[in-house]
Amino acid sequence: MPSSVQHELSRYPRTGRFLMGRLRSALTEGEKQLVEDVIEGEHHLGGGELIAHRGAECGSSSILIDGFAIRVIARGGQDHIVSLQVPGDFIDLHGFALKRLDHDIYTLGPAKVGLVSHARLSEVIGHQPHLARLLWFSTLLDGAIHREWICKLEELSAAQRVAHVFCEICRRLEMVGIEAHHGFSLPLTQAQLASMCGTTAVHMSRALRRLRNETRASFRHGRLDLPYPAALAAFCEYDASYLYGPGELQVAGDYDD
Amino acid sequence: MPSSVQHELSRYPRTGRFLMGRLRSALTEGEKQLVEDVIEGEHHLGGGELIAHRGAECGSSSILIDGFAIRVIARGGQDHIVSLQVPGDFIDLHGFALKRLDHDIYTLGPAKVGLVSHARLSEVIGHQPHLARLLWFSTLLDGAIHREWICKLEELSAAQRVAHVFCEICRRLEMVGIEAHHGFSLPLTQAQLASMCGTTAVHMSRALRRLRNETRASFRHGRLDLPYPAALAAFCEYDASYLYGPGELQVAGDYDD
DNA sequence: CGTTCCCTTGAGTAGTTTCAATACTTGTGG
DNA sequence: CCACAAGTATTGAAACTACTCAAGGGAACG
Repeated sequence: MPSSVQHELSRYPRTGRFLMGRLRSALTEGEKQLVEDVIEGEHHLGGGELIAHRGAECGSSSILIDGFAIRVIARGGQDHIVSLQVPGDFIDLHGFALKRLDHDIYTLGPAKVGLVSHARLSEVIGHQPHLARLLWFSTLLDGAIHREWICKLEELSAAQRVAHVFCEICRRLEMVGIEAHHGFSLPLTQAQLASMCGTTAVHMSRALRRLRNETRASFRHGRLDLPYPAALAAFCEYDASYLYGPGELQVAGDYDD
Repeated sequence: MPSSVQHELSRYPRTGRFLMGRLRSALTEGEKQLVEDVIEGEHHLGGGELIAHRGAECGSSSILIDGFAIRVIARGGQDHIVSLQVPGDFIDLHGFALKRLDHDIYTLGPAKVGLVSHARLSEVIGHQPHLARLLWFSTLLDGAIHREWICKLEELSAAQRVAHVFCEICRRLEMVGIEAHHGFSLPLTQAQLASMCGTTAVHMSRALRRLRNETRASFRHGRLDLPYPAALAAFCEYDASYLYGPGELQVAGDYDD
């Protein structure tokens, strides 16, 4: 882990990864401290536990400190995974403006989350328009990722879709300072991967075999091995610009006021 | 058109439909006036004109006053439609927090848009936390719609997907006070519908035929006729709660402070 | 050591794509 | 007002991708 990441995490153990690799640099130390202090409690959760429930009125939001989470929409008896969150993500900040969520959120494997009450958040934001705008920004990131998923579902084959999922998670982990370039642990079943890719578990098994043969990427027992990340990216024509990382689409300058 | 809608539009000709059917009731008359006044100019556009361009630094956003718009992501030579906007939508308010867009936005048929500079918006929002939160809310609505589209692409057949698109547009039009219950004009080609549904133009033609046979919904020459809206909704098991209209998920009370 | 969940494989079927040919619509200019 | 061109929609047939059902193998947990 780079020392700059280590430094950030030791100073802000709960929120050090928030917006890391995105616009964290636009936050002042004071603002970072405010975000850190707004977290009221820390929860250690097991795998498959419910973090937020569709329809329930939510008075607080959670930030994912460690582990993964998924958003799930139940439709016609079946559960559909519509997105995945990585550490540093403010999982259900939506709830702050939406009041009720249109989906459920579950942990994926053991996870640590921090809690923020909306009352407290409201208070802080009222005096901090710059911070408010960055929180807003962070919720729009999810929208950008959703759009890419729509695109992916509209265009790619099943094998390319999983490849895309793997590329995205890899990139997002690296953005928040987690080494993932040549593989990482990902506590998902093939059935869940299938759900994310709009296909069946049986077909997912075949898609993964194809991926192993053609790109050497192998997903086994909740772990992805990625000896040739570039091959995987080429396989699904992955372009990460929608993640608003450093480069093309990001305009940090405008937030530095 | 109900007289309440007429009244709102005569008072706020450019922004009268903003959040209508959603949380417009949570806006005070003063806030509505602020929103109306923040619009600096009005543009009349033809069909297929570019409203906002991917990657360009945007200093202003647009609200759709009349007509339709689509969000398009170019990927691998092909254009993919990832969402559709109806009157009253603040089309690219995203740009305010994101600074650059990850997609292009085009008009669909003739449209009227209002322009807001970000500098002006920033100024107003700084003093209006309640209004800021409702603007934030309006951008999260797009996210909720994106999630439903992901779900739709993951689960439904081609015919059900178009049905879903039709149901959604119908519902959204009615929410903002446009009569659409038994049909409406929708200047789309079958190829564009196919792009929204992740299928081909040829297959879309067959899907539409099936829809005509099974639900009496007929889409011809840019117009949808809907003698039995309930049949269409049943066909794709449509549940509009993700639109955060009055009911289940909406909590207006919390914004009435 | 066995139950359970997860993954893999095969064979048949359904849904979707592709290619190619034909018609319908709309707009333009003669 | 008609002819023409361009774009749009429909149809058929063959190929392909993905789904379903069903059975067997493997890993993990008690």
